[in-house]
Amino acid sequence: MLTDHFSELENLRLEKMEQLRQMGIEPYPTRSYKNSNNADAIKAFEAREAAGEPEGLKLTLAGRLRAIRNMGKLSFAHIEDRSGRIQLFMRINELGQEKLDQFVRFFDLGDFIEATGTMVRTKRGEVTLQVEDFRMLSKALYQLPAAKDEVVDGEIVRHAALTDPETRYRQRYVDLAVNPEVREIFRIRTGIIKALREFLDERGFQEVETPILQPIYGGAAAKPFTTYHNQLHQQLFLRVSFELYLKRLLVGGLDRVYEIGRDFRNEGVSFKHNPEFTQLEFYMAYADYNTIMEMTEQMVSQVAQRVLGTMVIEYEGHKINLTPPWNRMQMRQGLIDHAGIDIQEYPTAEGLADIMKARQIPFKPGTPRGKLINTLMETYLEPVMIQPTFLYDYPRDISPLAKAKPEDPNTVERFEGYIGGVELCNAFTELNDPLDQEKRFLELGRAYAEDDEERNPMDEDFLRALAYGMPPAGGFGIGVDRFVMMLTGQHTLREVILFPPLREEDNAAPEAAE
RNA sequence: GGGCGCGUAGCUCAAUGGUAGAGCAGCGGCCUUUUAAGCCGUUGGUUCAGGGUUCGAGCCCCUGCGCGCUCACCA
Repeated sequence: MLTDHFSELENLRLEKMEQLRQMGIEPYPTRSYKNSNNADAIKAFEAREAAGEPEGLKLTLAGRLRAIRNMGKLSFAHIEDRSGRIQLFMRINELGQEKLDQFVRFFDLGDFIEATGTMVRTKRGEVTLQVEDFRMLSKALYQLPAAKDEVVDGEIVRHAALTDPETRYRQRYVDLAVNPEVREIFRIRTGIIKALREFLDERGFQEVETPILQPIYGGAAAKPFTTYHNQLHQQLFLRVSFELYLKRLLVGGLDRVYEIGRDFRNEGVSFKHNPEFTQLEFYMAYADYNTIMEMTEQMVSQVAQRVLGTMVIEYEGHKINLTPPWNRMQMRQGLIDHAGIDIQEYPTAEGLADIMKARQIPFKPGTPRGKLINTLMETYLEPVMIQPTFLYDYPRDISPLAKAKPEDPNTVERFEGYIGGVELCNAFTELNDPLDQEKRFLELGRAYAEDDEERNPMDEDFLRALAYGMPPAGGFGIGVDRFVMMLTGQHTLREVILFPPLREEDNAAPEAAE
C-alpha cells in the first residue's frame, strides 16, 4: 500500500485529508467551477483599472498552492495554473474565524485550491484575489520540493530548487510542477513540432503514418530493437527510420509526404543520442538535394522565427544565426581545406587508413573507405561547422539510398546540416533506379560482416515498389529532439525529452523470465 | 561496455577517522497588507546497500546498485 511507507510528514497530510472527509468536506471533489485562468484574471482587472472601475470583478480561480504566508487574522497565498501565478488574500473579515482556520489547518503547499472572490490591488501593488470562499480541489499527500523565488532587481532567483537529475527525470511530474523553465522548454518543443507541420502543410505535403513494427527494418545503418508478435509467430523490428515506407508512397503517387514520429535505435546513449527519438522525414517528388537544401534553411529559420521570434540563437556559448543562406561546404573541398587531405587521391580504404594512422586518428581495422571518410569528417569538419552549414556530396558507399552525381558515380547527391558542430539533418536526391538500388543493397551486404547488427536485411518489397517506377525526388530527415535542444539552448537531449530512459528503480525485483 | 566523479533530513547543502548539522519545507506559538514575510520554540537521519579495516567509519578499503561526465559505439 502507498501509505505503508509514509513518513511522518506524509502521515500528517493524510490525517488532514481524512479529517476533512470526516467534516463532510470531500478532499477530491469531482468538479471545479473555475471560470478564469490566473493571467486572464489579472488582465481583466487591469483593464477595469484603466477604465477607472476596478471594483466588483468577481471570479472563481483555481490552481496549485505554491506559497503560503499566514499572518494570524489574514493569510496570503500564491496559486499557479497553466497561465501563471496569482495571489490570494484571505481575511477574517470576509471569511470568518472558522473558515480562515480551515485554510491554515488543512491546506498545504502543493494542494489544489479553488477560490471565489473579488479582484483587488494590495497595498504593495499586486493584483490579488480577495477571497470570499474557497475549497479543496485536491489534497497532495507528498510535499513538493521546497523552492522559493526571490525577486532581485526584477530577476527571479530560486532558492533550493530541485536540481538532482535523477529525481528530475525519474519524477518528471515533480520537476515540471516546481520548475517553470522546464515547462517552458516543453511548451517550445510543442510549438516547434506544430511549426514544422505548418511549414509542410502550407506547401501541400500530406502527413502520413507508417508502420513502427516492421518485419524488415531499413533506411539507416542502425541496430534495431526486436519484438515478437504472438499470433503471427513472427519476429518484428521497431523501425530505425521511415525512409523505405515513405518512398513506397512516392511510388503510390503521394508526391509530397511527411511523417513525424518515433524512431528506435538500439545503440549507445549520449547527449545527442537517445534510444527512441522523434524524427521528421519528408519526401518531395520532382525535387533534388539542391531544392531540399534551400527548403531546409527556410524551414529551420522560419520555425525559429515563429516559435522564438528570432533567427539568432544561443547554443553552447555560440551566437548562431539561422538566417538563410547557410554555409555550404563540399565534403571533398572541406577535407582539403581543413584536413589537407584530398580524398580523391586515396581511392582505396588502405590508402586512407595509412594516412589516418600517420595522423593517429583511431579507427577499427577493416573499416570501409566511406566510413573512414566519415571519421575524417567528424575529426576535421564537425568542429568547424558551428554556424549553420550544409556539408554535401558524400561517398557512395555510406549512402546506399542516395543517387550518384551524374558526373561522378562514386559520389552521391547527399547533404547533412550541421549546427554547433552537431548533425541536425540528413537529405539526398533519392535513388529511384531499382537495379542500382539492388546493387547497392548487395554491396552493402558484402561490406558488413555476417554478424554485424548494422547489416540491413534486403527489403525485396521495397525493390519491387521501385520497379513500378518512383518519380525523381528529394528526401529529408531531421532529428526533432536535437532541433529542440538547439532552439532551447540545452546541452543534452534528456532536457528536451519528457521521460528520458533510466535504469529500473527497483532492482530488488526478481529476474524477469526470458 | 571502459575510465573518472558523485550518493548525508522532503529540497539545497555542511560535517580533520572522534556526540551527524544549517537554511528552506514541516510542527507549536505570536502577528489584519505579506511576497524568500517576520519573531520565538521545535520535530525530523538505515549518511544508497552489503561487507571489511579500526578502540571508533558519513569520511579509509572491497563489492553491488543508482546517477552524472567522458571515451567507445552511433550514416
